[in-house]
Amino acid sequence: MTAPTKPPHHSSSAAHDTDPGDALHAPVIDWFAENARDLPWRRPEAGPWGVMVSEFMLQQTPVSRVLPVYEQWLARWPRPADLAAEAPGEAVRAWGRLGYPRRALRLHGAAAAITERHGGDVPTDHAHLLALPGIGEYTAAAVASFAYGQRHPVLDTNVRRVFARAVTGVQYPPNATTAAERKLARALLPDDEHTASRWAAASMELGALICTAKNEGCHRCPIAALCAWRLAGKPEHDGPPRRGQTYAGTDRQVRGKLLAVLREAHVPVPQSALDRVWHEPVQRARALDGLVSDGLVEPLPEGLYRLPLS
DNA sequence: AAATCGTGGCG
DNA sequence: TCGCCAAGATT
Repeated sequence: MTAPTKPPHHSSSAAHDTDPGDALHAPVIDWFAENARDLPWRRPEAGPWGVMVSEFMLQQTPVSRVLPVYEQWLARWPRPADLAAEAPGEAVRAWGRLGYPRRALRLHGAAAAITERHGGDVPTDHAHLLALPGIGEYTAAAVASFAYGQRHPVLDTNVRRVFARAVTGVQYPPNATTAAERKLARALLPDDEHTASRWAAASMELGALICTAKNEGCHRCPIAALCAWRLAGKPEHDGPPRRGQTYAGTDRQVRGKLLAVLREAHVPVPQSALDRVWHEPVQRARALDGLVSDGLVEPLPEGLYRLPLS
């Protein structure tokens, strides 16, 4: 913590009695002021609901693919109550090919909960946000910070990578978020609420645009001069291999093909139409069962299927 | 707590 | 071609 007698003009004399984030905040926030992307959910007219919708869509999905769907979604359902009034299957259909369609179902469920429990307004309270379906620690903090200007550590994959490099001095953060990372994020959070929310957005943007996984942006980085990883000579990641994702041949791929058929269909689809998407009957049946138990598909009598009406 | 859950772009 | 990657949540 800051020594009470620290002379204000001798900050370089004793780094240990200075807030560890002080040297990072200003350059990153200033960089953000100049380089932030003009994204629709950052515009004032987006409102808390726009921010929330964007956060759901951006979970594991690139900005470029979210943009068109976001625009359609907000035009069709400008308020939570508008979405809540629709069948959940319509949310799944409008989700299109963003991936992880359970997010569409959860966003619909969150809209319903907001309509019922919060008078149709996206809650401002972090705990209330966290209680909504599809909202975890990251999204609750992001909505509270971006939509309402509150002070929360916003620890997404971009911020974790920035911290891993700039502060910890390693190439990549751990596979799963650790207590040490949360502690660091709290320690680096500016005291002032407004500064904290700017810091959250700015550190995320830095990870998204400059300090990327592939890492080709150090020459444009506002904190390159004090980046622990760069100063250490940018050592390659060692230790266990980073968790990869498999997809080809998995149930996920089959689920995707099944749901694609149902999204396109506006009348119930017979089993035979679904059978055509995958040759192997056991895996095909398992995938369809999974979709049904997830609530993404509604089975009807006589072997018909459709997106859920309720 | 490790596994699961989509999709497409890029080198 | 194929592995890596992209604003996580849930169980």
